[in-house]
Amino acid sequence: MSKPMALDALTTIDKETPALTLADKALQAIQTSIIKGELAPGSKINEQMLAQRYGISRGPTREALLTLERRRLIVRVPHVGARVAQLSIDELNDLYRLRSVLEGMACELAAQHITPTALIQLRRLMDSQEEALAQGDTYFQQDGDVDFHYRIIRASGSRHLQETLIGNLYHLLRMYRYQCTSEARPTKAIAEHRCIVEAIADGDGELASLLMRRHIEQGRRNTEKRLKALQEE
Amino acid sequence: MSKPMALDALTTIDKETPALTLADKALQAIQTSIIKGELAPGSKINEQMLAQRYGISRGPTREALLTLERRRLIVRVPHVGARVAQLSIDELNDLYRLRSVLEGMACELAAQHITPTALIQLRRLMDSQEEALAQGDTYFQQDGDVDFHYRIIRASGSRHLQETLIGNLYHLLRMYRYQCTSEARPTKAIAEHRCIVEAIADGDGELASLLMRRHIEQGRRNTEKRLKALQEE
DNA sequence: CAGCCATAGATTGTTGACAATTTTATCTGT
DNA sequence: ACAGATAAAATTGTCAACAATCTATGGCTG
Repeated sequence: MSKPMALDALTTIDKETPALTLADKALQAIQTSIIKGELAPGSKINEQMLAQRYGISRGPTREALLTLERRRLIVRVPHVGARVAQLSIDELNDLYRLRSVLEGMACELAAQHITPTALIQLRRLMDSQEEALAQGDTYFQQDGDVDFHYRIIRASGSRHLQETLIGNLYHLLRMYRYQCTSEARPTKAIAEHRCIVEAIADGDGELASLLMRRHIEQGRRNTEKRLKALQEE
Repeated sequence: MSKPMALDALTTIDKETPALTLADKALQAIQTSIIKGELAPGSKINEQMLAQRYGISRGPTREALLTLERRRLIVRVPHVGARVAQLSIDELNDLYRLRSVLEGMACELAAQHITPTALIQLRRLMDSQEEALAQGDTYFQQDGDVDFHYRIIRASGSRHLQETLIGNLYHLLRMYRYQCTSEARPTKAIAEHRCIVEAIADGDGELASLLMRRHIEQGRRNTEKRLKALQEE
């Protein structure tokens, strides 16, 4: 999942694997382009151009756009067209406020429901991240963090919480994070992750939730600062 | 919005008003059929049949189904097809747990952000509902309740909270509520609504949130009981 | 008779063309 | 030169046919 990958693989469609539908592949490709900013925020999206770019027809392309609309990565207006979502400080704060509440909830549920296996895997992830950090490997930083949060959310055992966070909110979040990326504060962040995991392991949902909300607040400040700098140019 | 309406108007498409797209109208029609149970939970959905039923082609129909999938009213499997979502006690509880947290959050935000105008309208809604209740008019009960919750959520001023609750969660919720409808407990419910509104008016988000979460828990119990009865037949 | 394979039917996925609408460019009059 | 109306171009919405995939039926083999 978070393996190294030729960048082209993310923005190109291979027509070979027929397990997935063309619409799914187009979705992946377009979404990645948007999150990375290759399709600039606010820029217009042309269905035909996109379809041509990926060598498919407009049908699957439209389906992909529909999904991107639900993920708030684009804004569609009937009979007019679609634009890539704009980034704004207000929305960033709104997004993080909701995220904070939901991931806090995820922690409380995870503290009650997590399985021994999931806990072991979570700890193993911590170890490997600390190791990677010690070796100065900053490449997987971003993905590693996302991985951590995903696992906690899944450990909550709540299908709807999962769908809401991972299926809806996180796509837009990743866009903000990718485009307003700082070199982060990996040492601190990973230490905080470790604390949260241990609180969950202790079954102390209240503490885990508190720590998670603070951890996320740190991330918000970081991203907000970057976005402000970006917008003042 | 919550006006009386010929039932047919909900399940039929008029091709006249070209402001909306066919996909939108199909979405409305199919969604209503599902929520009402005219399309039974678990039953298979045939694209061609649906398209024919509404006199449109499969294109817009597919788009509608895509949206219904995101709203969790149907489950789609690539190359296989779509089925109407099944109702289960576990999911009901999961759904309400999330709803409870989110609407609690909405109350806290509303207590801080609500505008005088919105507050006036909210109180007016309470008045009209109490009046309708006094006259024994039980017809708008369900819609009235939904109206109340929508207004609080909108008063929160959080776009993402709004989208998550109204745009995603509430559709499925309405399905549960419609199909597991009890004669409700209108007197109590409306009294509870009134208390929540006053807490918000006082700027006491903490109290409003608490009251709301309890109010929702009552609703959950009610629906759960009905669903259990329904499933034991 | 049970279980597996092959074929036929039905359903979904995809395509390219057409219709409806919006956007852009052009023209006219003041 | 500018504002508004008109026509042309571009873009989205819709359709019907075709291709790919799944499901069901029937026959075959053990």
